[in-house]
Amino acid sequence: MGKTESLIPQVGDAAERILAAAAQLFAQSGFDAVSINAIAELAGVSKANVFHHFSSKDDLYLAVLRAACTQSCAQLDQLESAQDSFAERLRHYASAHLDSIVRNAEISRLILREVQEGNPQRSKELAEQVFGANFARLVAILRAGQARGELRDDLDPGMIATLMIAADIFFFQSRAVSRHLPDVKHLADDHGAYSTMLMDILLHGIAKKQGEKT
Amino acid sequence: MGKTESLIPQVGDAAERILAAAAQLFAQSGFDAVSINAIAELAGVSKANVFHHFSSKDDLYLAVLRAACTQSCAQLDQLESAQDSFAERLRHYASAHLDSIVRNAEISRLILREVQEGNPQRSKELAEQVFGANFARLVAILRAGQARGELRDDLDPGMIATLMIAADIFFFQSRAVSRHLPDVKHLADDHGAYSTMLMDILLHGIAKKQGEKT
DNA sequence: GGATTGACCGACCGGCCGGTCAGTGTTATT
DNA sequence: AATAACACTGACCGGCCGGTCGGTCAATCC
Repeated sequence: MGKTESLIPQVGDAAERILAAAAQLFAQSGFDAVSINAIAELAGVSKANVFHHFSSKDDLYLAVLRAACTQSCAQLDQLESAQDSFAERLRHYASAHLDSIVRNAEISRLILREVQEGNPQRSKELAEQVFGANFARLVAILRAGQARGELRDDLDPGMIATLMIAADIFFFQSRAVSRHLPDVKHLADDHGAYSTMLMDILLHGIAKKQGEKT
Repeated sequence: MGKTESLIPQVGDAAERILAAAAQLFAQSGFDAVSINAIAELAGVSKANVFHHFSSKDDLYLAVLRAACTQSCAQLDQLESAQDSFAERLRHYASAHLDSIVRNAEISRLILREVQEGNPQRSKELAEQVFGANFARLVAILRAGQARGELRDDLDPGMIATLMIAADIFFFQSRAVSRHLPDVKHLADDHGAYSTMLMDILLHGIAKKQGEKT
């Protein structure tokens, strides 16, 4: 019925089909819960053929992860509109970031799974090869805002960036739960509204300012 | 050497030891990666005995999850200091929440794993039985702040609460990665400083206010 | 003191796991 | 036409998986 089986089509190299099938299944269920048999079946090849193209299950998983990373990195490479006002630029970044996560849900889940696993070596690789560049760019935007005097300069840009990313990641990975919390269920699907409110709070704070009318 | 093997001691019922061993291993590696054999070994009982006390691996896992939930729920039940100023009360909540997550790292990882899995039925149970009450209380605190005029009343309290929780969860589950990002590595271990900066940003915003000196 | 009960164990089961291998069909090179 | 290289397969392997079974032992009840 309404299952999410985007059955890997019978086009492309067998290797590509295997990679796509593995990506889908690994993202859905994690490394241990997916068997080579299941991947081979979804890709429409024999199990032995999987081992012909990839030397082991680990190797296949790493290939999937590598592909996901390059795809994820290439994602946020065109968003630069320096002529906007500073606040607008931040808003734009936040919205694009959240949008990218949600649109590439499969890749996002794959990478988040790795982050949560907390394996020290993999964490380092992820930091350096996947998140490093994008995070540094966001921090640079914030530093520019401080230099131009539009942003409080007593705040740690890394902390602000962390908060923005945290809000997006959390939105993505807790939607299934949020949907059942009466106070937030209206936000769980509208990520445009979420991003707007997020930046409103970040920019102006939640405290009522002195001299403001009630 | 410095391994994290808190070898379940030979005290208590066998059932308790099995539960503790299972909790530790499931939190470390997830459901699929842990075998009944490993659990029995760590608990110091035979594999058959595990099935004597729990009808299946799933049943054991659910028991672990149930225990983690009640433990987690009992955690935040004593923090109420209504005589504090509103901002102080919020700060206190945020700090206690983050502290509770970090101190009960094993339980936190267990529950976060379930959240990320996104299983619809389990998500609903988690929302209703684990997060619901605590989240509603935070929202209530925020609503009280709005009623007392100390908080902007054009903001959605659910959104603010989400942001606070998101920041804490993200801190916890991305520490291994953050440690390798030069712009935030100084925050990865000091959750006191993190919580303080978080509430500063939330309360007052990041934008420089008009008329503020440079 | 015999019967019952429940905690507990060693040995075992079918099945699936990741991985191997000998062999087949196709295609390009010579 | 012979050969080499390669994509691909079905049958198979040892090992571990979740789970079962027959039985031991100590405590409890009548």
